[in-house]
Amino acid sequence: MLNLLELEQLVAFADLGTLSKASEQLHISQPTLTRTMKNIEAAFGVPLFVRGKNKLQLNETGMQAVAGARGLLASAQGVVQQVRDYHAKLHTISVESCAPAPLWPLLPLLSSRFLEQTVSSRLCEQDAIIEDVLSGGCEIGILPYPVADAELTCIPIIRENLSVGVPHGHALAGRKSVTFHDLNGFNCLLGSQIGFWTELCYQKMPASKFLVQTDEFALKELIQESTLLCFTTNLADYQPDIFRKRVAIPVTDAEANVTHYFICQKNNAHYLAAANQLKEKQALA
Amino acid sequence: MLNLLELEQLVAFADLGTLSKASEQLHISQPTLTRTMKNIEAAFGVPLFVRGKNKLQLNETGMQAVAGARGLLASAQGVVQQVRDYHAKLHTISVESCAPAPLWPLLPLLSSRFLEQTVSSRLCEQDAIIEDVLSGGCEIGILPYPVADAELTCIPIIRENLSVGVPHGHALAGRKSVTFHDLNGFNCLLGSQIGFWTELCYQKMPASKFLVQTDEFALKELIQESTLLCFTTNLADYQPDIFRKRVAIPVTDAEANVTHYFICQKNNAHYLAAANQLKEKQALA
DNA sequence: TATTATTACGTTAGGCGTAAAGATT
DNA sequence: AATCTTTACGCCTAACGTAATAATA
Repeated sequence: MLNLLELEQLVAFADLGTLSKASEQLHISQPTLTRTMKNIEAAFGVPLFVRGKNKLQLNETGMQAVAGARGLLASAQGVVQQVRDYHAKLHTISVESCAPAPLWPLLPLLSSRFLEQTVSSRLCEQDAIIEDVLSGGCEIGILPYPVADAELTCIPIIRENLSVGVPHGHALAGRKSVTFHDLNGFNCLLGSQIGFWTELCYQKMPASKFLVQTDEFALKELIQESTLLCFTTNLADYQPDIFRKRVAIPVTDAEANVTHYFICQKNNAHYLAAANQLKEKQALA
Repeated sequence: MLNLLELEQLVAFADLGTLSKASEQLHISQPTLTRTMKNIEAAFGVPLFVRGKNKLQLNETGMQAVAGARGLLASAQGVVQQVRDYHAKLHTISVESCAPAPLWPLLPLLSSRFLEQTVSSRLCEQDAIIEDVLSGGCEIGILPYPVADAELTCIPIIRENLSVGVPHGHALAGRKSVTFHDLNGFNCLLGSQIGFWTELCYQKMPASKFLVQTDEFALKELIQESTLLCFTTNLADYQPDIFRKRVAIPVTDAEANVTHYFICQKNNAHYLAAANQLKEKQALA
């Protein structure tokens, strides 16, 4: 019977041209390779080499065998990867969210409730989230609006209210509340990982420029050093160092005050416990 | 690394449900299987089983692994078969002929000229022959007419003249020659392996019935015992036992006297030597 | 002379089976 | 009691490397 380890040696020989080169690449002795090649020939049952006195070469059939061996080795590797991925998928709860804030309280709850599972999360477009939850691409989705679908369970879990961070000397600094209309035209700092808020800002403040900062540390620096507007939410931990020089003013537009909804497939209802726990803590109906 | 022999054991376990049943099917001991399963788990790097005290079961990941293993084993077998087929193809000269007679002198010539090759032959439809020679499905074709194709070499090799075998008492027994028109209406015996002659008979003698005999021995019996017409050609070895009670009368129609042509791909021209040898022996221009 | 494949040979690691233990039905 | 998995243990094969051979460029 064919042996993948031996086929690997055959491929190495085919790649390097001589047994000796293959032997040093594979860290085995030349006689071992001589034997292996005979074994492989025996396994295939047909001659694969033309043997000179001190030259070993693949014949035409041998090249076919090498091609087959390459495919087989690739398949084997693929199967291993596939099984590992399957195992990983079985043991991870994948969460896709429209925004980062709901994840902050949710992920710890999931981790503590499903100790044997790994929790992974990423930000996604809203349509993609629904699609992935339905297709099984992820287990849990977080959306800023409810979804009605026969396949899905959907419950509200948390409210998020947007505020704008205004430097003390700023024209808007004295306001008790603002609207996007008020903010439109002022330039803003944005984090790159803020989900659907990005698009909302571009939409609601078409006259503003946005400086999108990928690095979190650099963003904090800019917030402290610049006078550009920045945003925060009720769900963010209070950060005295950042807001020493700023005041947070609520944004009153409906779009800036959302209820996040938890969705999962109905047959994954066991995840709901964590969602309900969060919902009750937030006292949401 | 994965090991096909071990994977086979995994599949056997999956099929039979217990290690002990698998062990007796595979003619190995149970402890060996226990070890093998651990090896496989180690190779995949993820747990594949749920282990009860005296129960071993595949978990969900394990079933994936089994599916992968089945595929891999099938692929491996496929690769071996493919390589063997390739080797066989390299070492066989495949001849497709429109009729059996030209093969009788040709095949021995090919065999003696290409000692390391096996010669295989079969009867085919004329269109299929050209197609197969062009596509490489066979190396050599024999046709009752010449073919002009840029890819093909084509030379005449042998003439075949049809005669009809008539019982001595038969109405046609005294004739020096006959035409299909004369024969039409008389019922005939035919061998099943006579290539294009079959169709020609049906076409030229629409009023006749044909008794097609597969078994060669039975055909000879019928020729001796019945008074049905039968056919022979100049290329057949003289068979005194068969024609003791019959007389062979030439069929003069053009279609009954053909020149067979040898075709092969131009880059397979080495086969031509055998064809030329035959052609010269037959003194064909 | 340097490189390469192959053969011969001795050693050893590891693979297999037997036997036994532990557990379940 | 019968069946099954797992562990322990000892034998023995067969796989590997070293060394030697032969042949080539």
